[in-house]
Amino acid sequence: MGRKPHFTSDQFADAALELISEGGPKAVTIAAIAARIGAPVGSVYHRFQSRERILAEAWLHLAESFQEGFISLLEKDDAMEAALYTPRWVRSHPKEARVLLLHRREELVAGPWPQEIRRRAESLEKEIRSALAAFSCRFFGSSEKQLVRRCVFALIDVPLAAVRRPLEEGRLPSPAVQSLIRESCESIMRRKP
Amino acid sequence: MGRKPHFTSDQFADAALELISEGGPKAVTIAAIAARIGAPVGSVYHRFQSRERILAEAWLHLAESFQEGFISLLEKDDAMEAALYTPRWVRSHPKEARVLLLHRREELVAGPWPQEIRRRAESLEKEIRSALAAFSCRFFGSSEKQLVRRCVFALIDVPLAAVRRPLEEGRLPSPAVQSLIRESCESIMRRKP
DNA sequence: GACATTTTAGAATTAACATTCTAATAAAGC
DNA sequence: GCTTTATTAGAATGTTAATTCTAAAATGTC
Repeated sequence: MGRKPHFTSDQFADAALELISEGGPKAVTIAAIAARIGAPVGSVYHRFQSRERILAEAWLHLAESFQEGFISLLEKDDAMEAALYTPRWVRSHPKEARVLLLHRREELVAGPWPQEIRRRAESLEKEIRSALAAFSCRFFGSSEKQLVRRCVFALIDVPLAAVRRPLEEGRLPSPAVQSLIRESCESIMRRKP
Repeated sequence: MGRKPHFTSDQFADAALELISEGGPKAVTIAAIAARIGAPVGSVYHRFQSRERILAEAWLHLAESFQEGFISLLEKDDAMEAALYTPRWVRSHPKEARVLLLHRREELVAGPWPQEIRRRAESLEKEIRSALAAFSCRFFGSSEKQLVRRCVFALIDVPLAAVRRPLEEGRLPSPAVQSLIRESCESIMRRKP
């Protein structure tokens, strides 16, 4: 019952993703999203409550998918594999990587988050926190704050830093980048005080 | 000749800086700048050609001052001191650090840069590039691309990554952060292939 | 075929801001 | 005091983009 859809939610979401990836948050106007798939602006609002909502859902979707893979490596207790997850993910998801890793969450989703979105974001946050604490416990024998910080630095912050420059310049992280990550990770995770 | 100024360029520039630091680029509206020091919007335009211009000059000013210190350490041939420059600068310039290190240049200054600003930016770029090449030459005995990249990673990217998380959360980088930078730098710069 | 419902279409409305404009003020030189 | 000029003041204008609204089209049901 009802007219047959020409445009799906996913089409709009994908368009939004591409627009961010290509031109940053500023490029994501409702008109631009609609134009990209030849839809009228009204149809965007038929699928999404607001621009905020589109961006929030897009961001969350990416964050969830990125984090899932990372945590499953953490659970295998292989620090090096976890550290190398980021450059690999970037190589396999270049478009998505530019969205997730090149922009701060606040620039994408400014205002107060919609109820349900916030819930999912907090759950994500909790999940990564506990996964890291558990990893630290197994790896270092303790989940003391400083040790967890060390894990965050070696397995998340440094890989991110290594990958950011190529992403900015529209390139993919080279093998040399992986090697730098490897060396850093090794030295940072070696210390077991 | 002429009325005595109530508001100086610097006051507006400082106001803009604080607004970015506190609320990101979106918070920097002409009205907000004016309001912060109790000036009328007209006076902002009496001092600056445009919003772009204010932001571009603020950014450039910070970049120049940050880079100057960094390069002078590079010239002393002390890799470790250069790597530790970033957390120290952040501690001594917290407000400025949030502006310079937390936001991408493109988010602050979007459009085409004013002539003279672009010139200064390009000169900055050239300066850091050549300083790094020279350093690599002295340190590694070569300014081969891969080696310069290694310097950039150890002395810039990693320190930046280490400092970003505290900055995001409104804290200053702790001594623990410095220690992580030290360890990474040591291992990355050790290799002399 | 009339009806209810979903969806397309795109025009109209609104809000936030950058920018421009006009007028009023104050200081310095004559 | 008069003129010139820098500056303050803030109202008026214009633009961009989100959001809302109204109408039309298409599809399944009775």
